Amino acid sequence: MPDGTSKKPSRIQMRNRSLILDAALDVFSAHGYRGATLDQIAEAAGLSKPNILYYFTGKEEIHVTLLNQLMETWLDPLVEMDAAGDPLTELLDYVQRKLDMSRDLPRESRLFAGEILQGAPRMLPHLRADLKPLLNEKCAVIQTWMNDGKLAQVDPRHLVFSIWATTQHYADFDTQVRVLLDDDPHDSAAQFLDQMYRSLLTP
Amino acid sequence: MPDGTSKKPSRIQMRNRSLILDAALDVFSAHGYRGATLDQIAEAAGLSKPNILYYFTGKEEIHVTLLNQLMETWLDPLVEMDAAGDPLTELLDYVQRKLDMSRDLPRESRLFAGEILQGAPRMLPHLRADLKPLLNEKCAVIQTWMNDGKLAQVDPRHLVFSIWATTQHYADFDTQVRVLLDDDPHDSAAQFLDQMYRSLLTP
DNA sequence: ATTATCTATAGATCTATAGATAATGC
DNA sequence: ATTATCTATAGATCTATAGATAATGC
Repeated sequence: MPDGTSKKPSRIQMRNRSLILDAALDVFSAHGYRGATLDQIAEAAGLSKPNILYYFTGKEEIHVTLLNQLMETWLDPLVEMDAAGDPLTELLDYVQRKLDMSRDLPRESRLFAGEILQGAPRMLPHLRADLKPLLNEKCAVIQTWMNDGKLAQVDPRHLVFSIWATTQHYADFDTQVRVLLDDDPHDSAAQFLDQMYRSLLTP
Repeated sequence: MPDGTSKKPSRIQMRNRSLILDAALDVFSAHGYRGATLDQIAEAAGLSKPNILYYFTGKEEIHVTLLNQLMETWLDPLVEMDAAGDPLTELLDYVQRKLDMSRDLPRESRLFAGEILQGAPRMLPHLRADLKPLLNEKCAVIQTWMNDGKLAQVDPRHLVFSIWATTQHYADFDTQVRVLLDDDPHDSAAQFLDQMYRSLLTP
C-alpha cells in the first residue's frame, strides 16, 4: 500500500495517481465535492473504484490533494508581479496572466470557486497561511508605487479583488458568458480589461 | 394535496411553503444542490421531512422554485437602469444597487453562482429567455449613450460582465474576502467601484 | 370532507472494505 | 515478496412513499 512511510513511488504509482487526480479535477470541478462520486472519478480515470481507493484513502483525500496542488498554481501569477518592474506594466500584465489562466485552467478556477463558495471548509487554513501574507506583501508594493506617483491612488486590496473577480468570471461563469456572447470572449475581454485598468491606474 | 389544479392556497399552505423555501435557500446556498439534504431543509424549516414532500414533489422542485423566483430579483437592478436618465449616474447607480444586493441577498447570489458554476443545468433556459434579451436591450442603450458622447467608448457586454463579477464577488467569495480584510468590505468596496467605473466611463 | 402531519420503511445511491487473484521486480 | 487489481458486499446516507392519525373548515 502506498502509505506515507513508503520510500519511492513506482512509475505505475506516479502514473495512476496522476490519472486519478486529473479525472477527479474533471469531476469535482463539474459537480462540486458532494456532487462528485467515486464511480465517476473511477470511470473518468479508467480504473476500478477499489483501485482508486488503493491510491487514496478516500474521496476527501483526493479533494484535499487537488486543493493543495492548486494553491501554488493559483498564487503564481501574483508572485510573479515584480516590485522592480514598471508599475502599470506589471499590473496590466498580471491582469492578462490571470485572464489567460481562466482560459487555460478553467477546471482549476471552478474547483477553487466551488470551495470558496461553500465557505472554504478545506481551504481556509491555506488562505490564511499562504494567500493572506502574499496579498499583504503585494499590496504594500502597489501602495509604494502609488506613493511614488507611478499609479493613481486606489485601494490596493479592492483593486486585486476586482482583478480576481473580473478575470475568474470568464472561467467560473463561462456557461452564462457563452449564452450571452456569440463569439469567444477571450480576446475582447482582454482588450476591455486592459482598457479598464489602464484608465483606472494611469496617474 | 396542493397540486397544480387546486384553487386557492390556504393560509397555512402559504406559510409553510415560505418556511420551506427560506430554509432551502439557506441549505442550498451553503452546500450546493447535491450537498443539501431534505433532512437539513426539514430541520431548518422546523417541519418533518415527509411534510416537506407534502408541499413539494421533491428536492428538485424546491430548487427549481427557488431559481425561478430568483431570476426576477436578479434582473431587477438592470431593469431599473433608465435610458432617459443621466448615463454616468445610471451606470454608477446600477453598480451600487448590485453591490447592495451582494450585502443584502448573499444567499441568493451564492445560489445563482453555484447553479452557473455547474453549467446551469436548471437555469439555462431562463438565461436564454430572460437574461439574454434584457442584456441586449440594455447594451443597446449603453451603446447609444456612448455614441452620443455621454460615456467613454468601451465594450458594453464586457462592461456589464465586469460589474456583475466585481459586485457579486463580495457575496460569492465572502469567505475569502473576510480572511483577507479586517473590517467590513462594503463601504470601501462601494468607494473603489465608484472610482473605477467613473474613471473608465467618464468621456 | 378536506387538509395537514406523523411513524415507519422501501429502495436507490454511495463510500469504503474484505479477501482473493494477477502482475511485477528482485 | 511486493505491488497492483478485481469481485463482492457491508454499512451508511438519502430521497421518496405507504398508510395511519390529527387538525381544520364547511
